[in-house]
Amino acid sequence: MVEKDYAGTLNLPQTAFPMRAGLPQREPDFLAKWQELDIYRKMQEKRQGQPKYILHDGPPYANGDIHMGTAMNKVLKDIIVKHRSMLGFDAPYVPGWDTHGLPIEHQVVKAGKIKRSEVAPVEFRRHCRDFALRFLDVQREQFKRLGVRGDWDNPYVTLQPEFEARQIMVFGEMAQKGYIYKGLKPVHWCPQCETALAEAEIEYNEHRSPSIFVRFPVVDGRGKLGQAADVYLVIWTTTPWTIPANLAICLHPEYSYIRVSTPEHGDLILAEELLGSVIEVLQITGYKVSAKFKGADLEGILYRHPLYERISPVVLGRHVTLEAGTGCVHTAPGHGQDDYEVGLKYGLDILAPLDHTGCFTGDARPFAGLHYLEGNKQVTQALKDAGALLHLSFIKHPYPHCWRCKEPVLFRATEQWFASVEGFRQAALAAIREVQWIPAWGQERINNMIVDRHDWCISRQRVWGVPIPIFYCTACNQEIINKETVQAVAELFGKEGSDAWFIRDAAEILPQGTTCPGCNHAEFRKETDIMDVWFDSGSTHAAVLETYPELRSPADLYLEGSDQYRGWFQSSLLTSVATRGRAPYKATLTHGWVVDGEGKKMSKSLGNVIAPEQIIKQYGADILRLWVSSSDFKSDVRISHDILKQLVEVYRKIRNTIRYFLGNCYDFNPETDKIPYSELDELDRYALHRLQLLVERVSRAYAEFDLHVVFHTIHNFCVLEMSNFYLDVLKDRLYTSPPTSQARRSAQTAMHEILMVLVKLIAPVLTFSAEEVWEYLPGKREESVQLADWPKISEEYKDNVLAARWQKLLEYREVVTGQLEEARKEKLIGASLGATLELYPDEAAYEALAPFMERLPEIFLVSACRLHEPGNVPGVLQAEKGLALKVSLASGEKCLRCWLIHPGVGENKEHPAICPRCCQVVA
RNA sequence: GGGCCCAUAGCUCAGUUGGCAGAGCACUGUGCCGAUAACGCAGGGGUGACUGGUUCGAUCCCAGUUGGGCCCA
Repeated sequence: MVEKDYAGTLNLPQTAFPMRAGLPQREPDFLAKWQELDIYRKMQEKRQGQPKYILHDGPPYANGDIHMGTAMNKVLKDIIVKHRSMLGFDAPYVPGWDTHGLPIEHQVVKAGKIKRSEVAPVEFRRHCRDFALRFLDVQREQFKRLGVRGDWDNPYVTLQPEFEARQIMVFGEMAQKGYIYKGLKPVHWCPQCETALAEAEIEYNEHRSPSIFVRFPVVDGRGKLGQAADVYLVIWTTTPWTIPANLAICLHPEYSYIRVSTPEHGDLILAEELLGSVIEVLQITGYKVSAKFKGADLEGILYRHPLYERISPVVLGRHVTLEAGTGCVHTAPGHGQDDYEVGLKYGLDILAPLDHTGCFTGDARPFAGLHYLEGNKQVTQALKDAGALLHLSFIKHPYPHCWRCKEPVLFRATEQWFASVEGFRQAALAAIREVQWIPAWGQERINNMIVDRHDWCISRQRVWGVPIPIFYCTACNQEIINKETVQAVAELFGKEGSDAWFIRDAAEILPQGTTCPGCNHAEFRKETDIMDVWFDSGSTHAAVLETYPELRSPADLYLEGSDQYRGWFQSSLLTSVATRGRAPYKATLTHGWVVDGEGKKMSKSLGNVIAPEQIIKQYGADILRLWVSSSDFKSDVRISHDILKQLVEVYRKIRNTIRYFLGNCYDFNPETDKIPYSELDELDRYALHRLQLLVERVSRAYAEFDLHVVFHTIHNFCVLEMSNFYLDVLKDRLYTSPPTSQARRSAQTAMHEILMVLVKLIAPVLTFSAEEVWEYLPGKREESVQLADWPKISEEYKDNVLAARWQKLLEYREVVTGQLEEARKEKLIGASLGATLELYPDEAAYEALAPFMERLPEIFLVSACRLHEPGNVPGVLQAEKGLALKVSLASGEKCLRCWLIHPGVGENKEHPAICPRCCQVVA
């Protein structure tokens, strides 16, 4: 007789859902689907009227392709927004871009053709604008490709007229409150080009400079020096022209200073460690160290300027080094960054007696009108004449030069606009305490920063940005900014954009009849500085959150990299506190930085850069998204090809688990075939119980932004609960039972439920794959998984008593699988179905196993199993966890249909190759 | 130099009134061949960065060192 092919009588899994994902090829199809569906708008409509959850997008800078950091940031936002919207929140996501600023100016210049000095500001700005908008488009496509859902057609852009208008109003409000003032601050200045230079516009080249040692006579030792006559502080500098601007001498508080008596120069004060080198340079022969001090002890001593009748103090600063010089640092707050900082601290004047061409002003009396390089010589000569010059030589050293004209630059204090952080520091600190900082240490970090930070210099001597909306009276030079002028500028920008500032005269901009409150004059000129770009992005809470009808301020969440404590978190906080009296966010969440497999930062020179595009092309965006969810992003996140390969494996496991569910639900219609919970097989009820625990844990993890917990929990569920146990045990029932039997329908009911839940739990992360699964599901459902509701925890499905029984059983299952493996090693059996078990339990094991007596073979995947009464362990057997067992070859023939070995195989004449159970099914 | 943070198996992570270190993946072995470029079972693998201190006892508390990250200087 011909052996029948019983495979055809089984209910084997069937599905068109591909095992291999082919993400790089398939993902674009889903992007097209979402586009077609207009998924963002659909979601907005669906959640209309629900409680809002506002995640406010921090604008990336539109000057290049996205990198892993921006990709991670956007994916995190997307995961959170998608989760919140599935949960039922109205969670709009309006992406934005930061489009002004120096880096774009630079790239426009570097790109060629345009020379800033040769084109009108408006034309240069047009190029900058085109450049920014071009990269905005590039980035928008890249973000979309990552699967990020948002209002891509209506993003906010800092160069939009409406945005600029709002920003002007924020600035105006701050000015109204008296927080905006004009001050002096040193900047790199090119006297040839007559312009300020940014750090990035400086090149360091070799330069020959004079090197002078100068002594400053102490006039008041404040009792700290003992006898103070004929005592001098010795400084060293390579810029003699800054000597007229000397307003202090700075010592390091911790260093040791000495008083050296010399025959030639009187008593000199300098750092102990530099004594040797100074003695050598000055060629001092006989000297004696007569006293020693700590730098901090000398604070407040007064000295006289050798060229002027000016008394100045000794101050302290930690920037003082012992690398060269004397340890006593000549300090001219108008001509150096450190000097400026120290000057602020001690309330020194910011003196910079040089005009924009590099010539001395009247403040430098005898040198007025001299170019500063000529000044070098004259000042040195004057010092010599005054007996203050101890030594002159020349050195070659790196010195900043202008990138354009290649000439040396100088550091010069110029007038700039500042926001007085001091004016609202306490309010800012109070606002910080009202915000939830995640992780919690963020609060301390930003708090420290705000405590320490000095006033915010808002001026930039640039053109690509929002102009500072201030006018000056051409007669008396008084600055004009008030409600009316701000209103006028804002309205103008709202209509024409900030280009109008560069096109129109002050008279055209100002309201008719504006006169100077100081002198009644009616002609004005415009401020030429623009605002720091941080003011742009710092204004989004006003320009975006408060203007888009679907948004509101404060936002629920700002989510950015940890560099933004200094950046956007802070600039937003400052403008918001200054104008609204509170933070613009209820919570901030920070992520760390993307580093390589060794924890090193990515850099071109190290060659360890991985680009998002590369990952998408090779693995797909879902793998990148899975990577984002896999590690704890609150500290730095590593990425490498090995890590990606590992994630591909995890992805496969999840995908295949789901595929198995799909394959076994091919003939299941949830509307008609579902079995009521009370009639479900208890194994299926146990699975549903475990599913509830999964939903609980995963939901909590999403809510608390612990995405790596989501990742591990779902993965473990797929591996441990499903693949290793539930699905393995279920196979027999699914395959061999009659297709519509209660037993099989029960399993399918549970599987379908698990499938539905699982696809939703992964949807925020594996946004493409979840959508793909969604299309293969049986039964009615929303058009997109994104429009589905988040799984609810079903109390009905939770059965702790039942679960406890099964859990106990599972402990003994481990003992059994262990012994089966032993038997396999001894070549006694191959597949576990080839085995039969004799179980010898102790009391506890018996109690655990007995309730499952009938179905132990099913649970252990063996052909037969006999549970003996407790306490009868044959001597040769060893118990583990109170369970001893004997594995032997099952007796009987293997049923060709269900593959169990059964003594009854052969009894049926019509079906001699299958077991009685299968006979019944086939009959 | 300062502020903040990180350091548990090759990888990603668990592990709180401090009490003999866990999971998954990867790896190795093996079974199956009706989830099949899948699935099961088993095994090896950690001086918990390092050095001290507190404690009867520390991965967990304290100090320092080293390496790494962000932001300042």
